[in-house]
Amino acid sequence: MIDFDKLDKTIHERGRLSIMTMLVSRGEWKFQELKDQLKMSDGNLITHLRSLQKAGYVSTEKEFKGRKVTKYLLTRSGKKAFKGYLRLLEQIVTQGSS
Amino acid sequence: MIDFDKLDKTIHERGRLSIMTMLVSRGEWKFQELKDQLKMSDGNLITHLRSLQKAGYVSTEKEFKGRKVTKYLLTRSGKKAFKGYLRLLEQIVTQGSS
DNA sequence: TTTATAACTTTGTGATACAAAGTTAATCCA
DNA sequence: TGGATTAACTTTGTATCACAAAGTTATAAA
Repeated sequence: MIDFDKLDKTIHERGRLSIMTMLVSRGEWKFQELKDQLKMSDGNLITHLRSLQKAGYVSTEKEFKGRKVTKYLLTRSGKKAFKGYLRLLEQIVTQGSS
Repeated sequence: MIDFDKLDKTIHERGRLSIMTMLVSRGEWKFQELKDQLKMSDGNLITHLRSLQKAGYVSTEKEFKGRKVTKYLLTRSGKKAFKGYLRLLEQIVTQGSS
């Protein structure tokens, strides 16, 4: 039996799941890029990013070349947590396809 | 890019996801069996089951042999929706593992 | 006919997703 | 230099919803 208690709620929520999926597929994303791709309001996006930062999954790099730019990336712990989350998804897929 | 708008919120929530995963792995489950396995309060469990019924994903069969017993099972539409949901999970796993 | 149990319903609370509008600080340009 | 513009926020409000706990109903065993 799959242990659904282990499902990481911080990652599982749709908005944050889409962010994490983007961050794992490419090293860095600018705030504006995430916003464009995910079509979230900036208030909503930054709230989710804050949650992920608070969980220790995401960090930032700031630049001031021309415009102010903030880049977001996964921490080591974020990568690890996401890997664990994916393992649980795999279990669900496997069980659901058998 | 994965289309996260297509992620079925009715299925994605942890409690209902665990229910759907159980129902797809075996035809029928009694209310009590679900409750024991998932360790939910009966109020919470039945609310989730109601949501799934309301979405047309789950149906019931009632018996009155000895005790009153209600069995829950997936509808055709529920199976289809869950399959679609699993396809999206697969995309996430694939993208996250590449 | 009392007791126990299954399957609910009701009620209340706390969390949170999301939008919209406001804020701050930095650059660009007339 | 100062007004406009933009990025990246913060604040506020609302609506939804997960969940627990307690109450309800109907059936059946004792």
